[in-house]
Amino acid sequence: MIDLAALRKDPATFRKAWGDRGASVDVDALLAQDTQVRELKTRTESLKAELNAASKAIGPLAKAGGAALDEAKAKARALGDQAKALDAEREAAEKALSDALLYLPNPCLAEVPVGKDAADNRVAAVWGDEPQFAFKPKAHWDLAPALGIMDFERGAKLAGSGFVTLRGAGARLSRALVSWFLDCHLANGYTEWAVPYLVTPQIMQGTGQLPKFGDQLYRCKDDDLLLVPTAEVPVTNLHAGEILDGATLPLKYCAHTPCFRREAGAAGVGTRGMTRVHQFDKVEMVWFTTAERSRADLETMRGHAEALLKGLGLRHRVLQLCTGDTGFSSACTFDLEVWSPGTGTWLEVSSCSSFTDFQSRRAAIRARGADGKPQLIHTLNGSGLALPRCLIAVLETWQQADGSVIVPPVLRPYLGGMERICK
RNA sequence: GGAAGCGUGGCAGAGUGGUCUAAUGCACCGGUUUUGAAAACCGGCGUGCCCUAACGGGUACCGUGAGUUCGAAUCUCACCGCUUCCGCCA
Repeated sequence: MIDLAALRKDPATFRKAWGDRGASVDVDALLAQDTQVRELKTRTESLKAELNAASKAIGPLAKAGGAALDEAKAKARALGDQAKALDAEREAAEKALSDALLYLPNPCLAEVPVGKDAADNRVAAVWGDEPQFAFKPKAHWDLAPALGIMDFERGAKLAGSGFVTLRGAGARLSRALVSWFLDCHLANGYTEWAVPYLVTPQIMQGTGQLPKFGDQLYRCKDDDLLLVPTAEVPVTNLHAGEILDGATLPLKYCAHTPCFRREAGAAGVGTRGMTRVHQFDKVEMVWFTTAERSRADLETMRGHAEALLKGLGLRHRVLQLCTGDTGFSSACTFDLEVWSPGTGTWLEVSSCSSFTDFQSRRAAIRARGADGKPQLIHTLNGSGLALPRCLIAVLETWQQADGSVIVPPVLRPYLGGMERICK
């Protein structure tokens, strides 16, 4: 959520920022709504002040009774009715305004390149040369089933298309990646959390998934709970409604969770094999930091994600997303894309973003600074990393002519020393 | 799933219809005293929003929501959470 007071003060900046994002926002209507709400608030509150004074005056009269008491009560009742009516009006206006605010995206940082869509994203860095093979490298959807470590048909049998099963060394390799990722984060000072995979609608609103993107979420209707699309949701909301001790910032958390996404409308686009599925595992990094250091912290966090790809020996690149491609809640995003030799494409395995105070305002996450006053903090998060596409890249990059796959050295301790996955 | 009890400020804990902007204690901050510290004493000490150039004023919040009343932490109802017991169960 944006800062309404800031919008009031400098509407031009917001107008431009939303325009750059391709969002059409009627700023004048918002400002008019805001003025109306504040006016109603002032009137309602002064009426309530009158009512409170009138009620207070009844106390001493109550014992005596008589006409004076009845008269005072009647007067207070009339005031009360008036206040109630006005308050209802105020509440409706306030709700309309706050509902509108929930649909407005976070303005991007000034440094974010202006652009329309993914085609305008800027390649910030490329790591590693394109791996060379003495044979034609296979795509994972051929390679992995042949090794008996991935089974698409059985996944579809259980839950429909978009669900995959891993078998034997495939399942174990996936678990190894998760463990190694988490251990790397712990070494970097992160605190690991295990969190619920189902959350309430209010929690989804805190990080920005609701109300606008509900069609992408799986919902348990009987219980009014939703399956998390990313650990960002439960982990960021761990501190919802809290006032943290500023001296403890930045807090660096990580968590491994499955992620559930309906991918409504994405059918057919890059969905072959395991590249886009409804359920996948991911390790997520989440930071709670200050406005002063959030931008620098984003670099640090992105470095942590990149180090994982380097450790696995996977060619990858870093994209700075343009305004038009930056996610709703984010002010600045870097995507990490890993090279898939089997398909000759880049696959997104991480998205590292600064949400500035957009999420903390929605979720009411504050910290007490040196001056003792509570202030909204900044939240960051980044994948570190998403499993399926890492698995794809590992298999395709480390595949051998005979169809076997060399296990990257860093993962071997997690696989009982296994050096090669064979049929 | 059933029953009972309980949800008050950072913590502990009073308050059961009117001066509650919530007693008291602890913690915390400032000051006095002290060579320094402790102790003692004095003062301060929640959050959001609205009005104001500012000083300041107002309003809301005692798990959440609704209700009764001129007036609710206090009464009523629903919901949520915690604790204990029972049932079921990885």
